[in-house]
Parts: sequence; C-alpha cells; structure tokens
Amino acid sequence: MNLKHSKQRDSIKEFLATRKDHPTADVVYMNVRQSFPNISLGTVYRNLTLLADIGEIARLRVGDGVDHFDYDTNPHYHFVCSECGDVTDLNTPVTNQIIKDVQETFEGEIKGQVTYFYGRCSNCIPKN
Amino acid sequence: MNLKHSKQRDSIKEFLATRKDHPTADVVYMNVRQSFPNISLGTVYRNLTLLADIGEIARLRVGDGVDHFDYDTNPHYHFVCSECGDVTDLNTPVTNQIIKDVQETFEGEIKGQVTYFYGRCSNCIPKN
DNA sequence: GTTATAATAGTAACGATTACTGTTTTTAAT
DNA sequence: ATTAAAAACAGTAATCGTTACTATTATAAC
Repeated sequence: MNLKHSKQRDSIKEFLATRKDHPTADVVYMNVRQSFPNISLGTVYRNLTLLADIGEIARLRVGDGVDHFDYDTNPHYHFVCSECGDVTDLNTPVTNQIIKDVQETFEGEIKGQVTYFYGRCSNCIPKN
Repeated sequence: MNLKHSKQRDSIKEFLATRKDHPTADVVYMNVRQSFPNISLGTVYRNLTLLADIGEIARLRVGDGVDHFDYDTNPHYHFVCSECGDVTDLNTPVTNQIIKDVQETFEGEIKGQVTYFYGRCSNCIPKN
C-alpha cells in the first residue's frame, strides 16, 4: 500500500482523536468541514475506510444501521442505548476465553468476536 | 396489537422454519414467491419486522450490511464467515455472566447483549 | 521542474429498507 | 349471508447510508 500524505486525512484522524463518543461518517463530515469547507463526504468515507483497514481506527457496527468510528483501537466493549442511540465505552475488560470455548467445538477458524451491549443509558432512565 | 391472519405471513414463517441458515429478506422473498408469485418485497419486509417485533423470529445484524432472520429465537451464538458470508449457529452455550460483570460498573440498565464470531468457516479453509 | 500516482471534490449510482396509496382480505357484528 | 372496520396487501416511490466514477489537484520521488 503506497500512501500519500493528505491534510484531509490528518484532519479526520485529529477530529476522531478528540471524541470519546463514536461518531458516524456524517458527524465526522460535519465537523471536519469547519477546517475544510470543501471536503467531500466521499473523501470522509474513503479515509475512514482506509484508516480502519490499516488498523489506525476501528469501525463499529452496533446494529443501528450506521457505522461508527472509534479512535481507540484497543479491544473494549461498547454499550448502545436503545433510546437515544448513544454508543459509549464500557470498562469491563475484554475476555478471549469465550473464543477458546467456541473454537473447541467449531470446525472453522475463529479470528475474532464482536460483542456489544444494549439497554438504557443513565441519561435515559427516568429520574424521580 | 390487533393482528389479522394472513396467508403470506404464514408462508414466510413456514419458509423460515425450514431453514437452518439465516436467510435475508431477499432470500425469503425469492422463495415465498414460489407459493405466492405476486407477493411483494414490502410485504416480506413488513412481516419479517412484525414477526421479529412480537418475538416469533429473531433479526440478526452481523455487520454485513444486510439483516438476517432466524426462526430459532433461543439465545445462541452465530458465526459469520468473512469469506463466503455464511451465517451459522454455534453450539457453545450462551453465558449471561458477562452481562452481570458489565452491569457492576455501569450506571445504565443493560437489557441484552449481541455477540457474534467471525473468521473462516470449514468450507473456506483450503484443503490439502 | 517533471513525472507518476495517490487523493481530491463533486456527483451519480447502488442496495437495503421504509413509506405511501389505492385495493383486497380478514374478522367480527349484524 | 351482509355489512362494516380495520388489517394486510401489491405495486411503486422515496429514503438513507455508502460506494463508484471522473476529471482535477496535491504529493513525493527523481
């Protein structure tokens, strides 16, 4: 892979680095446009895909029909609020034991696992 | 919810019941058309969504951009082959311990968990 | 500076899904 | 059996996230 430097890509990475939530391509687009008013949505998608492919960011598919992107590539669990849609990090350590368990009775080759949790986030639980 | 009976819906359920793989709406459409040549794709989608909402079938989102549907609503893990895209059942029992662990340090209310595994299925591993 | 090619902006196309609309089925009450 | 209310339908249009295309611009090695 023969990468060339690009200010737009830098800007996308920089933006992602500032966010602890997990923005969608569209949110990235909206924000990066403040520094690059002419950046195209296609450029955002292409670079997010590229960065995810080379492992510099992570692409999250949490079942809401939209891809989310995470600057933090260390394995960690995510929580998706069924009401507000927010995607947040969980700090429970990730275990790989389950992969070993599954592999025992599975003929193919397991390379990884995706797990996310859903429910109501603290903001969406009615106070009293 | 005030359901009325429909032959089309029956047929969709019947078809799903015969399949151990996890067909997409389009596959359901193709097959149910053999008994109902005029059935519309919208009807298939509407009924799959309805059946999933009332818990008679399960909707699987395994990150391939297409929804899969499962007649078996008992909790079980799925494996997604990264090469051929097949979605298959795993027989490792599902544990809820992880939910309890996560709940300990999480302020919101966790209602469930989605886990799937990916890798190469036995068909896609080169034989020698 | 030249040159090769990666990256871009802008736009068109795509595929999965949902929404709309007028018609047909189902169901329950008469 | 007839009727009436509502659910479901077929057919089609629209939506939405994403990818593909194309002509132009930026990058980087020589």
